[in-house]
Amino acid sequence: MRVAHRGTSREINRQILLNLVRAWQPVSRADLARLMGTRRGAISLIVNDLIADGILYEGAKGETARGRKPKFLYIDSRKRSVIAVDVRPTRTFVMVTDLLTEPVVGVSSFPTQRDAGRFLKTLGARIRRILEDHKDLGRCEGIGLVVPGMVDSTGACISFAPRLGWRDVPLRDLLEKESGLPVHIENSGRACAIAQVWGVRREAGRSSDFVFLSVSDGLGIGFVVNGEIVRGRHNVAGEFGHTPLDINGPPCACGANGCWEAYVSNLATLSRYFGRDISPRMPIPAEIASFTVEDLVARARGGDAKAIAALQATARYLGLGLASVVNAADPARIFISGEIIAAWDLLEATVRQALSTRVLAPAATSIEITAVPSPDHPRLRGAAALVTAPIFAAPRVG
Amino acid sequence: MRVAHRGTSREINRQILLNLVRAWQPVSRADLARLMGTRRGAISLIVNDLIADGILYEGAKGETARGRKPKFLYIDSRKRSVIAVDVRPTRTFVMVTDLLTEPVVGVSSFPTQRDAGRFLKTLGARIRRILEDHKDLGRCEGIGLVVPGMVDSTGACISFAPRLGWRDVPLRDLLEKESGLPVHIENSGRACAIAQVWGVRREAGRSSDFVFLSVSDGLGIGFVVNGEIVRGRHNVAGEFGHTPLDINGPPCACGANGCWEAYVSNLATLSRYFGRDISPRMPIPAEIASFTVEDLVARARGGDAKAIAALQATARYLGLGLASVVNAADPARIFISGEIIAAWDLLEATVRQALSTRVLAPAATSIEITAVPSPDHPRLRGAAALVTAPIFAAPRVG
DNA sequence: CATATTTGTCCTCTGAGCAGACAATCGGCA
DNA sequence: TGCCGATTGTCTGCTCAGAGGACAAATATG
Repeated sequence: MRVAHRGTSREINRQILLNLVRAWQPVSRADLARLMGTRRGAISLIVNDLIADGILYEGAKGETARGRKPKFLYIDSRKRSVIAVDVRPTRTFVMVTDLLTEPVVGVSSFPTQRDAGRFLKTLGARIRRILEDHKDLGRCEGIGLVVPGMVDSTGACISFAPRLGWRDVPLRDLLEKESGLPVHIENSGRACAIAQVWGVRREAGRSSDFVFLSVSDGLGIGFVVNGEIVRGRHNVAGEFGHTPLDINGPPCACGANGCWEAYVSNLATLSRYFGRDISPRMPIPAEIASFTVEDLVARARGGDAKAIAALQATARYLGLGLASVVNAADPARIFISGEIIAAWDLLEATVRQALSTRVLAPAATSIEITAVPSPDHPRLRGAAALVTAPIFAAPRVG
Repeated sequence: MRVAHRGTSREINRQILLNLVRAWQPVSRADLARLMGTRRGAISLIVNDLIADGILYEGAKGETARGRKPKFLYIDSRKRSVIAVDVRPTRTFVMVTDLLTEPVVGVSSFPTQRDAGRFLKTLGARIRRILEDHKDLGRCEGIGLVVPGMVDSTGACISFAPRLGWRDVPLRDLLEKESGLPVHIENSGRACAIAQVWGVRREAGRSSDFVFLSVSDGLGIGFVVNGEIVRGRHNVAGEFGHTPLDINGPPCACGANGCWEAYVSNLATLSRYFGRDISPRMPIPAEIASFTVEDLVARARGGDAKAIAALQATARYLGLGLASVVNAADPARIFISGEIIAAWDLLEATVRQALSTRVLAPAATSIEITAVPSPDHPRLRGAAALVTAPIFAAPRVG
């Protein structure tokens, strides 16, 4: 319950305007007035405020068929950058983006240390070096960091990341002290979904109900309803990965049996290829540890029948599990990413076939599934969005 | 995207105020000013508007320790009623409530006809008779009707209700023509959740993330995130009932195998008691059709070991399936209703035990589970809420 | 009866959208 | 080159609604 006060209308319109500029830039005041169905005068007041705050800037004049030329407006992403960090079980990736989560310094990486203290030192040093090497990037607005695990409601603490072996690590405050920058931490799947909420180009089309599925060492899922990310009471909503396909099925890293994740994780796919039954609770055999899903996809494309069969089996389970997601959330769209999605052209038919066997509403079987290729770095863009989203979502104070 | 105009603040505050009156009545203008953190003057303007519109009325003076006595405000539910209809596979129930979904004319029922046309005639006649017999109820605001099945996005058409055998029945327009009243149709589980969102009691309210589970012939589930009911793209969200416990499990009415519903529906529980494997896709044997879950609960309370075992087995599966709901949605609370919930005291420990084996976040294992007893008529109150909720519903804010 | 306290109303001020006027540009055309 | 129409951005009143505060009414207490 938020009571409207005198400035509420302005806050609402300011935020709408900001998002319109992001979606439509370059755009003029008159364009915004038409888009918002309000007067140019009102728009000008808000725009000039935002320019004074350094959030928008006036660029070059635009072109029109007739009449005075408009002054185009842009999000002022000059001299403002964001550091995105993607912590994976084996390696940690770092990228720098602008306020629109567009990369400005490419991806670098280093091995993820299991010891959180040492990891922190390494990451801090890495970030400092990037900031020193690229003084031209301007002010860094903060660090967005995503992990494959659960983050507490305050965003301060990684409560449990099984594949990293971290439990109750207060990473936010530690990293803020180490780097001197504001830090935002989030589950990786959810961050990907946040990036989609805030990253919509106008052609992507305003989908306010969707699911982002990241298939990797585990399943990361972000889940958006009515344009808002679903967090739940304890900030752990979206763990569809531990919905069972068979409660008596193979063991899962989470401790239960037969979770969807246990059927479709990279480890499950690889162990299927090697014909071995590998529990995620045991150490991984060397022959598998040195072999990746990328390698598997390459072999499948090379005609390796066993590789194709392993991928197809995973595809079927992907579809069967997705059916639960579709039945439960009825999203307008599913985004799917992960190493295995490099072979999406080989997988889609099987996924859809399996999906259709368990989806209730006939209309939902034709759901739009968008494969997000790994070179787009969805997790890193999600990490960056953690920093940029609050800038667009909340009015700046002072 | 809804741009704020001049009257937006007033709209927002009007809706907030209305809901506060409903939750806290009797309540004075000064109370409302304190609750909303705004001035009494602003409150008075809105309140006097609402009184002029006949939505609120001033009742008797209240009591205070010192000072001038306040004039208490109430929702004006005098002379305004709502007809609630609950369509079940075997019988249809009808009740009349006031604007607060409090019953004013008790429940009556008639056998549900499979033929939608004949059903409509019977229901129409029944409603007309109630309105004639109770002219003192005042103006009827509309009819709320709930069905065990899927309703299309417009709310006009029952797209599929397997247990009724209805497909694409445009019931809303037909019933509006038959009765001359506005009609709102919704899935029964979702309607129960809507009734909880708009639930009158202030102590029950304020939970904005919860799940309502109705265990009966099938599983009806309503699913609320950020205080809003989840509808999904095709208005079929919330079908957790068809999340599998085992994709190779027993057949379900939906066509798939091993759905949660196939383990915990009334039919599943009864067939467990009778030691027979009954497919929901086949006709039900007479010995089971004439025996109800209420009877089973009675026998369990009488010490029938087989009855107890059947209930416990269902309880275990209830918990295992609930784990998927908790993992996916991380609700603050679960409401659970249905015939079997009459034995909740016998079931709860088993449900929680099973739940804890599959729930990821330790904090979520202690989730609040509230059993809603059948005499509260949750589905009928849900049906009534379909009519009353739009009157109180707040506009979405930015 | 005087006082303190609480309620509800009224008046003024301010923020913000609404309406329309108007200067500043610009292309097109004679 | 100069006029005309079109479009953009700004400016000046107007109205709506919350903010702040004064004030009368109402009531318990002493």
